[in-house]
Amino acid sequence: MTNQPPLRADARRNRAHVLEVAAQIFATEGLSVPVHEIARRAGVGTGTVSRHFPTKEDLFATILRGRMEELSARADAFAEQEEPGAAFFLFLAAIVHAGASDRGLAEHLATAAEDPGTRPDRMGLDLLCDRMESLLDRAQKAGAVRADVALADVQTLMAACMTRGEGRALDPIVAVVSDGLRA
Amino acid sequence: MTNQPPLRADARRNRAHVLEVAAQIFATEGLSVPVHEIARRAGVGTGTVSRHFPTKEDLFATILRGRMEELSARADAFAEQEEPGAAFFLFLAAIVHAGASDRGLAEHLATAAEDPGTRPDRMGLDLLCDRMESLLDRAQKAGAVRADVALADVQTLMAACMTRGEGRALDPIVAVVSDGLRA
Amino acid sequence: MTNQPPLRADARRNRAHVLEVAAQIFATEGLSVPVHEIARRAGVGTGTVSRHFPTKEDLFATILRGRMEELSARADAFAEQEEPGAAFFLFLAAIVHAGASDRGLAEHLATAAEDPGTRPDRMGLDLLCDRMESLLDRAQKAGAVRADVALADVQTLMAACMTRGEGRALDPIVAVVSDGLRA
Amino acid sequence: MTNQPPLRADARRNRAHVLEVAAQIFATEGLSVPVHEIARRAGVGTGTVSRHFPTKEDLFATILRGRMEELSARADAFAEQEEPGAAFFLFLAAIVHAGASDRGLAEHLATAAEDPGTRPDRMGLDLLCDRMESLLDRAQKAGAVRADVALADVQTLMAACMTRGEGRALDPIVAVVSDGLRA
DNA sequence: TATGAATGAGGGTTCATTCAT
DNA sequence: CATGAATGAACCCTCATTCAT
Repeated sequence: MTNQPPLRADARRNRAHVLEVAAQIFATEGLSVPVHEIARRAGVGTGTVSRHFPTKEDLFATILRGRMEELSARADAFAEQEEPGAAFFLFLAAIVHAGASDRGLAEHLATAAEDPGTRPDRMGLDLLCDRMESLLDRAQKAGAVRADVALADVQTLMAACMTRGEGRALDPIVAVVSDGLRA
Repeated sequence: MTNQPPLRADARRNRAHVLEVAAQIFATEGLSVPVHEIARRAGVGTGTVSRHFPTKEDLFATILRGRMEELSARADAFAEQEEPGAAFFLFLAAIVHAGASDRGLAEHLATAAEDPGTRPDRMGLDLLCDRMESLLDRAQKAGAVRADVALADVQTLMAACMTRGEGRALDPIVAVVSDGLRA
Repeated sequence: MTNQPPLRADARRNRAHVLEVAAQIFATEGLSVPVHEIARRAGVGTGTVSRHFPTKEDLFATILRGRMEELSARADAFAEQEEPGAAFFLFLAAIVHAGASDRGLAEHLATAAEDPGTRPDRMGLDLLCDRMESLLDRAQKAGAVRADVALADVQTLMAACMTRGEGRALDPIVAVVSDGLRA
Repeated sequence: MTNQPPLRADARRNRAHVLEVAAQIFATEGLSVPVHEIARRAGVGTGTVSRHFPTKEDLFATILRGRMEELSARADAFAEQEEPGAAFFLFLAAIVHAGASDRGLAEHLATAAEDPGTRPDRMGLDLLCDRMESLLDRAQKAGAVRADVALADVQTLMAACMTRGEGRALDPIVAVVSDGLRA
């Protein structure tokens, strides 16, 4: 357990800024953007990016994990405040919207399925799947979701829906998938 | 209009073989496979690949367009032989399966939405959309598909469903989406 | 056993030229010379160097192994044509001179001792040691070399003597070490 | 002549500690260890290292000069307490052992011969050579060392013997060289 | 004075494309 | 036409050094 001392204020600001810029760029242009370019747009040297995120993958993983945590938090909120069916479908909608607005996220998901379990937590995806599993389970038990779909099916749908739509309204898509899943 | 003279027999054979091998490789390993590797596995020199397909993208576009033509042909067949609703849903299922078994196709679709209209026919995607449009139209008129989904929505769903599932059974997914679309 | 087809004539020429230039540069300036610089002085692109020698280490290993083979051949010649004692001492002198005129060689030897056995043949060094072993053995049996030195001692001396002298006459050094080794 | 004011007590302590740690690391791992790593293990910031030793080379030169001074002191002790021959050979043995136990020292010597006279005192090597010269002179006059070796030859041997042996017993090597040098 | 974050040139390597053979 | 060697820009990463805190 290497317990780092807390970052200096300016370093923390810098790190946050790089993260913000990188998230933005990955979301709009995908994962193939050079680290150089991220550094340039963030107004820092390439070394600064590397210092905070030793590897390009580290950078992306940090961003992705953040996204996943946000979504997980929303899942938890839905689970608490809504009845089983609503919680499930609200979460589904949230995921679809998140994926549709983040190209890097979609690109990663497209490849993440490949080597399942390679990375410890598949860059935070496991977090999401856990939530999805319990939401699905409860929704099915409550009779809100058809019983013949498995977690894996929902996950695939989830991944599929994250695929970048052309920026168009997602509500019809969500509606269709939701209706299809309803018992 | 540079109207090429027809290729020599051996050149045509070569071209076809490269296409075949490249399609196979792109399908299983994605678009990032080096051109070198394709040439090597096809048993030709890299120059031969470049001669027939000046750009890596040209190579992929040719393959993708082929896929699209196959699918379009199936759409036409469905349109002829089936009633409107069945034609639409069979086509949808065909597309989902096609996408799930071709990683390169999925990878490309994930990015194709980006610059709509850049390439004349979005690498053959327009072909598919045309078919989809008429199938959807007829299915809606026949009352088989809900009236509130637009072509664009179906296209997005189509693209989404092409996203590679982890090799798992696709039928539940097709079922869900189909049910969701049903009137 | 990937049995490469023989290189094309021009490629072989190029490869040989790169090797020649690299050997020269490594000999005079050591191993830290950038691959870029080697390519530049050889009048080729960096990719050409990488094609023939995928790794910088490959390049060096090829050169070093060549050196070792030359020296081994000389050892064999001495073993055949000279009596045991003379063979041993002539070989020793040959090695000292070789090392003193090749900085890269010396630099490598300085680090090779570190991880013995890491690389299959320690870049050709084993070849030399084999020869040395039999020459030493025969010379000791013939009473030409003192019996209390082990192969390892001679190897260390060998490595030591390869250390670049400042370009000065090596004969006195050879004389001293030779006399010291004599029975 | 910028005559620095004496360092503050804590600064002096810091400097000494860095030197100690760096010497240890250079000795066991060679010169390529990052300055970062030295700072880390010394428990100071990288800036502190740079403040005391503006350049990595400065750091090494300081250490090396220290080593040289230690060895020179031993040379002086031998010169005082022993007869000419013994003094010379004891000094030689001391040098061989020093070199064999300090990888950085050996690495440097391998390259130091390159640009003779570049640095004012070749990082303290001149100090050693002075001692060696007088020891050699006296030993030769006393008939303990053969007359046909020049200072330069002994220096080269000295440098050569500093080359890292693989941690094996050095006595045979010392014996060989000593015997070779004896009149 | 000490810190460690920031810098950015430079390293080795890959690969789409070109072109002499 | 086919070949595959050559190209060199671009990639990610390291690390000695600088400088704001």
